[in-house]
Amino acid sequence: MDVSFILDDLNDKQRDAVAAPLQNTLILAGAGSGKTRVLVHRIAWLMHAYELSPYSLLAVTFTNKAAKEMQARIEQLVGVPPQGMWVGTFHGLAHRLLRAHWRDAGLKENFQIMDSDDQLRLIKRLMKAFNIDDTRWPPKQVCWFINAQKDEGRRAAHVVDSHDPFTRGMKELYFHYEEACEQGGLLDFGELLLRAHELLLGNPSLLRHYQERFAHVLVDEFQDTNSIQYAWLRILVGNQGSITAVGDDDQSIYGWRGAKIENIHNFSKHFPDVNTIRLEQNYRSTGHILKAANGLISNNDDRLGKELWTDSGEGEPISLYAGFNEQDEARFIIDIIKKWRDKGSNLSDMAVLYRSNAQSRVVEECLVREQVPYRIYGGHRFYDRLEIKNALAYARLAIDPNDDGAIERVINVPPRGIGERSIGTLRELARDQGYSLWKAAQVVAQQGLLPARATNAIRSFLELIEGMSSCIQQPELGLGDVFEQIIQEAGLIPFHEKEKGEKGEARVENLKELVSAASGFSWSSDDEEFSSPLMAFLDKAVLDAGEAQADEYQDSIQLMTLHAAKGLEFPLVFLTGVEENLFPSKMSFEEPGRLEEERRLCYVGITRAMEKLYITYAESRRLYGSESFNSPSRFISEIPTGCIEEVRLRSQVSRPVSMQRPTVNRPTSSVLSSMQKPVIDISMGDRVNHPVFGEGLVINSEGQGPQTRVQVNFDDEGTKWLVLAFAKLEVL
DNA sequence: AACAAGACCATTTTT
DNA sequence: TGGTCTTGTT
Repeated sequence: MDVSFILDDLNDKQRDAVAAPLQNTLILAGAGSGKTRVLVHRIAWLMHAYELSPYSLLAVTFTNKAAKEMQARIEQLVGVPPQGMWVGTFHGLAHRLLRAHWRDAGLKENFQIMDSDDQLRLIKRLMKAFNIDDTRWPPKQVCWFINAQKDEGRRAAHVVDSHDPFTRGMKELYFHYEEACEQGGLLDFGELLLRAHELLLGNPSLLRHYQERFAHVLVDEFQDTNSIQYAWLRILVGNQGSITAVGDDDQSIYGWRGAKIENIHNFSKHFPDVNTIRLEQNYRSTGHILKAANGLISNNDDRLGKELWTDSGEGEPISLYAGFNEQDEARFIIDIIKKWRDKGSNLSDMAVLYRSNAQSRVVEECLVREQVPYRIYGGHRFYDRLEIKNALAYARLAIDPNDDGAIERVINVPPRGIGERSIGTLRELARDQGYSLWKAAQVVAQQGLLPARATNAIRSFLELIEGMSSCIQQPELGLGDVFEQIIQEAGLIPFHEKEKGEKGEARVENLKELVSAASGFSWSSDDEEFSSPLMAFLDKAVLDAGEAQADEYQDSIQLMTLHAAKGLEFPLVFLTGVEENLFPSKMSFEEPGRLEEERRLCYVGITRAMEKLYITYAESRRLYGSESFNSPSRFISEIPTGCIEEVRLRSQVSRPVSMQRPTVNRPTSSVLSSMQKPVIDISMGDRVNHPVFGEGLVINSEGQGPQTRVQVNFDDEGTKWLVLAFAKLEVL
């Protein structure tokens, strides 16, 4: 068979990777080196060269987006959809296993998946029921604790006993939580992975079946795997199978949520006969940008080692801009954006990246003022919206009214006269008798345990849900009709319509959107694991967030966090707020290893840029209400001098005369040179002590060498300019 | 049940 | 600073 189409148009290294023998393979794919392409071509290669059936392949990614893209590209390359191949996210595939083998996994047939919101609600509910002090054990932390344990593959029973009461409380809560999930047939995200792993571990024949089936497993973004995902891969690959892991240790930025960079570092130790291939040729960025990225990341230890290169020229150097404050920073960015736009670039080719979401606002405000359209990435996801979750909760109740979480959510939404007191009675009865809330409501309605008005309200709620139940059983109704009915009967539309402001309108729109999403939902018949289309749809709603937002096709600037930017590329990129305490975030200073992760994050940011990169920071920044003075990030000084140059405002950027900013405030010294070879040991934001004026904060500086003057805001004496050479300042 | 005032809190995010 | 959640008032 002619397989040349699979290997043509690849560079040597890519070809090595694609056509690597059928054995354990680690592909270290640098940013912009054609990673996805290699993965897709490798799949095609395995099928053609080794005559592996798609049935014996499994490809796993982290996001639905990546999974969909891979699926589409395989199809595009091979010409037909790869029948029988498993392509999906870790969670999606684990879910699939559990649906197929729910009995072996010790689950109820109609188990439900909870998203993080449901999970937190459940924990709160539990803590109320057990009367646990939520100031000592904040629910969010409990949630975080449980998830972290699951990421490590630990059940409550595995948590080491501790003498410290806090941890003991956590462990106890974890036990309660496990029990509640068991009872309610509820699985959180971590549970999907943990349970799927246990399923295989505990069923040798099942395990053998899947090990024999999957001759080869492929993993994308391997550097982001956590312990349980890694364990799942290892057990699935077993001794006869093999694995291709694609990843980049320099882009491991999810350690804070359990990802283990060790997984990629120790890959060759844990899997036998590993063939390691490095993809270092970059097709995305200019030479200067790559040089900066390489230089920066070389400050990290313990790397597998990689150096990106390009043969497409140096390009423009990176520009560094020191904003006077965050407003000035934003204005500068927008000036450049407008210039690019006026030269004919698309706004969608430009991205503003920041470390934390809070930073976006200033930029947004400025963009609004200047009437430049923008789009924020990673906002609220469709299925996370309140109105959508409510509608889905009704649907869940229609399937199984004993779903306490769903009842709690919608029993009084829209308000129907079942207030806090009535719900309290239901909870009490349910707890004492071991009933579900639904059962408790039935009992209350029958025996009239509450005042007439409340009892009637409960009765009509029961009828409402029963009506929905029979509605979903009508086979002639499509999924869209079902949701139409549910929303109708629950009265959600008029409820949101009377909400004031635009909000209500948007919610009504979203509900309509839900109906159309439901009617467009295709339930492919090879998903036999699911007992009904509605159940499949509900699972999809939890596992697949839905497109970030069905956006208007308007050409717009892209705003996003650095994390959200991973995997994307833009001709023009702004890396903003590159200041100590912000980026690297001050939260990262305590724990070892976190700073290196911040550096990798910076590396990710730099390598997003194709043609031109601007790095900006502000000398003073108003964040969370108070003003802070941060020095330029250490990462700036870690970029090799040759590939970065400072923007001198006056000569390059025109600025409205009206803008009140005394030029004197702008440091005339080059920030770069002073950073790389500090003339003075004082920087903005330092606390200093003066023999006469006392303590103060350095808020500005001017001049260079012996002429350096600094402006200090003294605690008692106000602000003063001082010549560094004469003032006897002591840095505190 | 609706609304107002006050407390609290705030890296990063997918599933 | 501002957004969310809780508490208190009518």
